[in-house]
Amino acid sequence: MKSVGLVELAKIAGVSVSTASRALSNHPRVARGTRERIVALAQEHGFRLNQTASALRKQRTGAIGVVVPLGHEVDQALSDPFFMGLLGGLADALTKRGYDLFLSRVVPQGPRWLDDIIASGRVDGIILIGQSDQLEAIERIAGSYQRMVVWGAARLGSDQITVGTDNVTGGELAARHLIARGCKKLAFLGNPEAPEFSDRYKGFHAAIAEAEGVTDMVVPIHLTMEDAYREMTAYLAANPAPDGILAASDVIAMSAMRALAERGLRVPEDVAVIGYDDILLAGYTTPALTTIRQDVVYGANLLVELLLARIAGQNVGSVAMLPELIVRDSA
Amino acid sequence: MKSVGLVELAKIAGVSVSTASRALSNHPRVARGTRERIVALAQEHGFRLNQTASALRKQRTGAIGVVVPLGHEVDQALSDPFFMGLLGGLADALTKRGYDLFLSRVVPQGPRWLDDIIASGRVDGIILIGQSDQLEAIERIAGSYQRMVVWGAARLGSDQITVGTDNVTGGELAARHLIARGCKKLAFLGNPEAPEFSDRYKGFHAAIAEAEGVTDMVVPIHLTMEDAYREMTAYLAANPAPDGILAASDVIAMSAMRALAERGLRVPEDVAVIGYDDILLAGYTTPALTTIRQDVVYGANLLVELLLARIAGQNVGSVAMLPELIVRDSA
DNA sequence: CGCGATACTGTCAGCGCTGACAGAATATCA
DNA sequence: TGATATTCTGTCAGCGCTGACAGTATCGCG
Repeated sequence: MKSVGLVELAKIAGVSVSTASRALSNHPRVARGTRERIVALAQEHGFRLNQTASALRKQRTGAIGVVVPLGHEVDQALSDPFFMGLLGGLADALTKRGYDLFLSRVVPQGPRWLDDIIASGRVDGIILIGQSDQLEAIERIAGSYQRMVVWGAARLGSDQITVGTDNVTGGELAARHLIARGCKKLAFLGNPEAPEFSDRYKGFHAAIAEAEGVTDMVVPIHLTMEDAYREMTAYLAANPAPDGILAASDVIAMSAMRALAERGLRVPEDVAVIGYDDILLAGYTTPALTTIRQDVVYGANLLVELLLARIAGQNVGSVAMLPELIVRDSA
Repeated sequence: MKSVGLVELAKIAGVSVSTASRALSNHPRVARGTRERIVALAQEHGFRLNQTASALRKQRTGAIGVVVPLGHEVDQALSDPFFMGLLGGLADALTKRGYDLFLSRVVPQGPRWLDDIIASGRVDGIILIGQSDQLEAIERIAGSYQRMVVWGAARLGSDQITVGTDNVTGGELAARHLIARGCKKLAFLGNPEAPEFSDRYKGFHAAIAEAEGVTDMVVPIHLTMEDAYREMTAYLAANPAPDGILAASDVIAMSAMRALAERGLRVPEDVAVIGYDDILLAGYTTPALTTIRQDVVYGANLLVELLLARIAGQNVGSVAMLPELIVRDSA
């Protein structure tokens, strides 16, 4: 596996190292015949450029860091299907544009966790997935570091460039749908301290406030399957059940449906349930989950596009995609 | 964000660059006072080592490549919950040991896709997730490249170091359980060309062959939710339904259950269904999925441990973990 | 006081590659 | 034919860091 280096390749071809380098990087000032000969030799001898050396020299690594901060949901991590969908999209979008993907899950400790990643010189830019509880830390960096984009909630006056859905509208959509079904006693399941969830609840609550005789409440619930199931079960044991639910994520919705079923409550007859995300599995639950869709593939492409634009020095703005209500059987 | 370099740090501290370097890497031959002073200054000025330069010099990158070859299941990709679980475990295990994670999904084109990753000099070692249809390509590399481990099926006489469950036993477990329930007409859902699936079917079939009056067949089905659902629906429309199913993955099992439900077949009364993997969602389907468990977290740790041992030059062997039948409601 | 041992610190080459610059070879034209 | 433009190729410095080696200061001890 001793791969042939540029020096040896040049020696084989009988040219100087830099001619070889130029030939391989399609520099225009190299004779066509020479280039073709060198490229052929490179192929033949299994030559491969040492990316590390190239990166050092060019001050450009060709890799993008995808960073997942795990603030209040340490366990949620990568197992969350929504993250996974996004990650898959990012992997594709980056590969398509010739970038490598550096994956980092970080439990933020101290205020400098982001600086560390940036200054390591390993990546040309950063895509943050989710803001977790690190809004200020992120904001501080965003002020001075251009090469970063964030999936999450947009904030007025923020320096962060974010891509995400319009969470307020998403919450509204869900509320209107539940109200239209005749639900009177609604609940929002999720931790409203996370920026995105807080927006979802805001829209949810606002729409409900306008309706007659409809009440709503918040049940703080964690994001993992197990936690959500346990917490929902406990909640149902101690409180009367609502008749309509917006869960902050599809995973929560699925766990809630299980807890409801075990308590003998029928979905959607007794309790209508709406999820959020439209993960792949959403259509495969029983009953199939009605949910607010976020287009992760499109979002991933957008994140990459905006990041590369920023790296190229262009000015770009945040994007809020429109969420869409996908009506299935659960509400 | 102009991070302080080693040169400037040394200047600030009034020492030579290499003393600074030594101080920061805990080299023993540096006076304690000096070290502490330099470390404090580094902290204060937000110094961060340039990993690229360090990697070039040390010929060691501190990064491990996690490579997902997408041979016959181009779309399966990262959205598959099983992969995701494994990836999460790998991210944790690598981080814990101070390595970064380089994620690569590759559609193998030509025989050299693996060489490219290795020779780029970007990673110190490779963890391959799944063998896809690339057994020979992998084997060719494995012969000469030590720093690689593979999640997948073990093969006798192979140079690959693999971690995986004993798929033959897994298939057997499922078959015995279905036979014990009284199923007579069994089906294996999945593409038996993938090495792991082929082993699962082998065990499944072997156990059935020993039983009286029980038949089995293979229904080739793809790995994604949508494909599996579509193919299963088509199959049921054209053929009589089996009364017991082993799906090659939980995702296939879930899609199959949906297809069965839509045809009016009850699970497990009419058709007993067993999945494979025990993904997080398996307990949350309706009915809850009976499945063969693979412990991905343990597997991820094992992969990392073996890889690091190989990098350190030790000789290690492949590991087959014992699968476990998790009985829930679907069979 | 002188000598070697001990304990640090500095000097220097170079990891493999790139690109500005200069130099060589060839073509173009009066 | 010589002068100039054009096209290609080589030379060289250096990206930021590390570690072998050499050098200096301090100490112990006869």
